[in-house]
Amino acid sequence: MRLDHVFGALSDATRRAIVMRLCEGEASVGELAKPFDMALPSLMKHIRILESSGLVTSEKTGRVRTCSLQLEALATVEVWLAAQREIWEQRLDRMEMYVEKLKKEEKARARRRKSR
Amino acid sequence: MRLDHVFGALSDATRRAIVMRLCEGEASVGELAKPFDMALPSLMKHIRILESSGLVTSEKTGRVRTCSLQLEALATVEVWLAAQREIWEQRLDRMEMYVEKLKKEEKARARRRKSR
DNA sequence: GCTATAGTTAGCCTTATGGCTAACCATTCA
DNA sequence: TGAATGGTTAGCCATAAGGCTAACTATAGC
Repeated sequence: MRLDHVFGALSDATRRAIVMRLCEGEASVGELAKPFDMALPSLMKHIRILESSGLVTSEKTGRVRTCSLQLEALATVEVWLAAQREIWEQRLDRMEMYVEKLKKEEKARARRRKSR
Repeated sequence: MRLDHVFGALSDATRRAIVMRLCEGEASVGELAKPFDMALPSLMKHIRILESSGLVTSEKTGRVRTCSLQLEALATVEVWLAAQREIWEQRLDRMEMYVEKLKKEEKARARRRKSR
């Protein structure tokens, strides 16, 4: 389950809509296709992309293929994003500390100036 | 700042690496290019994609262009993902409640059977 | 067994993506 | 002012993405 594929899968509005639909519960290919003004084979491609990203799994029983969401893949992405934000926030903290240090030094200098 | 573009921007490993680098702080185009075995124009394309997604902004002073990360865009994605997860979890809750209901009904039926 | 239903495969088309080179600005700095 | 530095533009190429139609397979239901 590569980040490339998950992000890639989610970069298309049709596929995001499918994911959103599957959040509500399993669905057959036909059900998934209904809301879209799109030929079935086109939609199937999207489903396959979602599958190869790991976001969706499907199983065929009889002539119906039922798709369901794989929450772990969404979680992978969330984890990545959260990690980036954390790094960013740590950096902000460091910057803040640096600014505080500068302020203190400036105060010290001001005192020295006064007492001169 | 469209979800399409943000996800699309993050679907490429090079661009994710740039984002990760920028989490540590601002950087010039040249600095960003260093770690990659890639011609500058190719890297520039990535930077432009990141910019058009809203993930990165840049400003040119003199002959140096300095890039920095725009955390809000990352947040947009996190929000979307979190929203999906919430829907999913609500659904799980509903299912759990449904199962509980079934269990209770079954118990009630069992009692009735016994007392018959 | 025939017909309708649900997907699937194959193949085509257009546009976007990700890479390159070569040539071209535009600042710095000696 | 002339050379080095840092980006930028233009244009090429190969492959992938996203859509289509037409034809095909495999079950379900009458």
